[in-house]
Amino acid sequence: MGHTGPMATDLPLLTGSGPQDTDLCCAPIVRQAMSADSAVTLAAKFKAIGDPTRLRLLSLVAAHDGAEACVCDLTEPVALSQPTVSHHLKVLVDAGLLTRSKRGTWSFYALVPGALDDLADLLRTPVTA
Amino acid sequence: MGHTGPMATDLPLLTGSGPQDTDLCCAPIVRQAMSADSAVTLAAKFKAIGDPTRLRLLSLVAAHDGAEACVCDLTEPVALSQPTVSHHLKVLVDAGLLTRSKRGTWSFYALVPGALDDLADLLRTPVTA
DNA sequence: CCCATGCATTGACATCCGTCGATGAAACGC
DNA sequence: GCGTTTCATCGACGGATGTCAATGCATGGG
Repeated sequence: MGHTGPMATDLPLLTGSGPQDTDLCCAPIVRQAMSADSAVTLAAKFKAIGDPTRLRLLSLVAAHDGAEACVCDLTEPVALSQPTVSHHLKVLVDAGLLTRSKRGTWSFYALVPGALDDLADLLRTPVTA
Repeated sequence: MGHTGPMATDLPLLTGSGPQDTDLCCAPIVRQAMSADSAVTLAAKFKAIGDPTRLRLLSLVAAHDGAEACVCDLTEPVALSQPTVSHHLKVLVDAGLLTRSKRGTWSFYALVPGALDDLADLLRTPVTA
């Protein structure tokens, strides 16, 4: 390994795709180098909330009455067209952050319980670090 | 307000840019509808970690010896070119998640203390919700 | 029955983003 | 001084992304 770095530590850096069971429940990012697979999975969720509109939609849905809202309640606050809002909501649903329940003519979106908290746990630095 | 939605709740949804002091310290997303400004600021940080490579770099830096790493330590694990790694590291620095300290020929990157925890706090659902 | 409402989907377009090779600058060893 | 190493920056390219107007599909009311 022609690597003349300052400190050749030779840690097991998991460059490949190790079997490592890093699901979405208990693998703090800063604790150990994460595998490429779990990085893709996790990044997809962060990318979903990495857009101002989607972050706002998430907040609007959570703060709405009954912790749910239909598309018609959201287009005006974010000042975007209905197709655009529907698109963003679909991204959030696909990311596992929102649920969609159709009642009558309306589609109601609500937070997936614990989804954001799971992400928060992964970001948090372990106290023993 | 020609809005015949199912439940006209008329919450103060903050569509404009209210003065609201939603800094990066104490404003849970799901507690109250966030302003457009804070959404942009916050989304920028989440977008920074919304990429598999950057998420991995963050983890690699944190898990490295001394909680810091130079570019030469990171190119091999992520299997990307040096310019690409430098680019991603710059994005993370600009997002306020990494620090760069140049010592000799090497640039050492380290986690900004508490930066990830601050993001985690914003994602967490208040217990009283 | 027909029309109005709410919403998802499609297609299109401009922009952004991740990636690389090439280049240049700073620092170190000889 | 000169070559080597480390790294940032630049320019370019293909693919992804956010946005909209137009369309289609349900659902519900008259």
